[in-house]
Amino acid sequence: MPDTDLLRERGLRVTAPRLAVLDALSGRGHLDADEVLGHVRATLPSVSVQAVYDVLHALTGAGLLRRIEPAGHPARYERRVGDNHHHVVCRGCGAVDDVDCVVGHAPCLVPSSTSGFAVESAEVTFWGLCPTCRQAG
Amino acid sequence: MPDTDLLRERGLRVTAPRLAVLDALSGRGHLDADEVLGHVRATLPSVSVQAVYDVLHALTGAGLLRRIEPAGHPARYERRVGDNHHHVVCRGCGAVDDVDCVVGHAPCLVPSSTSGFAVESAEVTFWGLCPTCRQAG
DNA sequence: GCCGATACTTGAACCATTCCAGAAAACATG
DNA sequence: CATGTTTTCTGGAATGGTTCAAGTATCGGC
Repeated sequence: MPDTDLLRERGLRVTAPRLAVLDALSGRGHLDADEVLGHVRATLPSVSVQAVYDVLHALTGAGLLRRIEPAGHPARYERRVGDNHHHVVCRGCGAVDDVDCVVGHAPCLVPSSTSGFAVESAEVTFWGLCPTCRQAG
Repeated sequence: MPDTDLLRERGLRVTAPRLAVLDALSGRGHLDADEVLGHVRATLPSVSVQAVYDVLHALTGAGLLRRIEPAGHPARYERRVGDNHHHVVCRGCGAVDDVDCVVGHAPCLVPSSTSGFAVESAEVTFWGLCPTCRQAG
């Protein structure tokens, strides 16, 4: 479905900055706000920092983007939504990649005792070193 | 083991602020830097904000504290280390509680495909509502 | 094409955290 | 216990990612 229709479907107005943000994240996944801004400005040089934050917020709220916040790194955004996949984060450079599914020990995904919390979701983040940082030592 | 010995064992100097931070986190778990500062100043009123951050860093680096960084909330610290347990975070107030890990050692989960990353640990965070926030609606 | 609601621009503020330089304290040594 | 070296603490300023506020431009139903 074209991005234009995706936006309308969620009751969001179609604007150039929104289309540009969606385009910036297409196929490139896991960009932070600053990187998104860079891509957007390649075609729309006058877009403001806040516009990008507003758009990222709106699209995330509408379920068109997913926000990832790895500890110690700025938030990143991706278009892959709705499938609850997981992520590997490089503890060197903060690079993020997708992990389709998790193997083994299901009990770890169902909390044993919830201390009265009403648990809604489980988030799994793997930490390690990306190929580049591994070589750099 | 007394905190004094714990510090020396890791080659860390024994100072009043460090003992106070360890004491503040004893049995109270999951405090953020500001809360730690509050407890520390109850006995050492002149301790600076930066001293608390320095101490939290030093103790975390030495493996005496574990740092938790729930997305969208300031970092929290706890004394329970070395057992790879997980956490439930309240998406209302940010309160954190422990969730025991069935496996016990890291990583308790393994990604299906690692995209060339050398994975070292898996972090599981459960999101939900704490009893208080649940009542508040 | 007009009008009201929504989105964008500019500019300033925010907060957790870090950086810096200098003063103070810890502890190995004599 | 006096000394010197090294680490840690104080105080103040700065940082960076993100958000708030007020006004202007744009979208899209009528």
